[in-house]
Amino acid sequence: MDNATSKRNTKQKAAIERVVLSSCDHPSAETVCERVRKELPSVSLGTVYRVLKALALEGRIREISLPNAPSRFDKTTDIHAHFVCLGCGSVTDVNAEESEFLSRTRSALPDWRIEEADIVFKGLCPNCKEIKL
Amino acid sequence: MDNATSKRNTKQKAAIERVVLSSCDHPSAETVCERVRKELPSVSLGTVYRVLKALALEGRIREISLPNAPSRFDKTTDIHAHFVCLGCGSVTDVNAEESEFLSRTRSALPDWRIEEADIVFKGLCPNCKEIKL
DNA sequence: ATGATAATGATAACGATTATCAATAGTGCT
DNA sequence: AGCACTATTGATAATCGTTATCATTATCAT
Repeated sequence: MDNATSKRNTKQKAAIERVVLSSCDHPSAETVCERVRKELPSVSLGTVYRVLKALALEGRIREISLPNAPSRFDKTTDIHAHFVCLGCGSVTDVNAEESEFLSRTRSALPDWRIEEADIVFKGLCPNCKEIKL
Repeated sequence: MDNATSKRNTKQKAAIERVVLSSCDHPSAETVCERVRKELPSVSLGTVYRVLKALALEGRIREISLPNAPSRFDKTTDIHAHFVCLGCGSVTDVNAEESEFLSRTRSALPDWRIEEADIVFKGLCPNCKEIKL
């Protein structure tokens, strides 16, 4: 329940972690802040950034870095691929057999130590694809 | 030789494209600017950004978006994986059978239209791995 | 050469994120 | 419970990469 980097338990930390763990839509720091404010109206955006960064460092949540867009935060912590819809901006988990891809790549590149992977697909989600057709 | 978006040929555009096409180290906009200044000491960083963006849009070069780091620019325009070394910061092309991975993913997700993919590995390159051991 | 206007250079503005710092509030001790 | 210590907060300024603005310059069809 406790951890090394965080020395004191505050309602802010608890609420921020709770929001990410109960969100399925990969919210940005700003969105997390809005949701936390439903419960704690005075949280500052700075605190949200600070706590999210700490949680990611502790491995309790995952930061999804997106090109030319604010980072999103994910309750799923293992490496997995994401799809960003260029139509609606949604971020979704996709099953791309990324773990197999990762292990293949690792064995193909034995001299490189791969510690992280960001796999981001961009295009149109089923909804937006239908609209554009 | 000519293109649609660009209406006039300037020495700045020519020099900027030449620098990217002759660079093998995936330079950032700032680095491109420094190199162009060897030849055209008065180019502004704004122009470099503007031209790089246009060249990427025209498909003559590729922008590599990296998490929490300035974009790099690449003479290779097709989708391919990159490796960012957490030790020395270098960005390298790696062969990860990414085209096979892409086509597998496309057929696994027929309802999603995948138009782009950013595949970025992070870890230690052979050099830095050796130092850290 | 000349004129229309695209492109430039200088600089301000921007959005996302991080740093600063005085005020607040957990936590261990009595 | 009260108190002291100090980690954490909220407010705000600062930073970084990038984009926008705009007066000046330079390209190119005529």
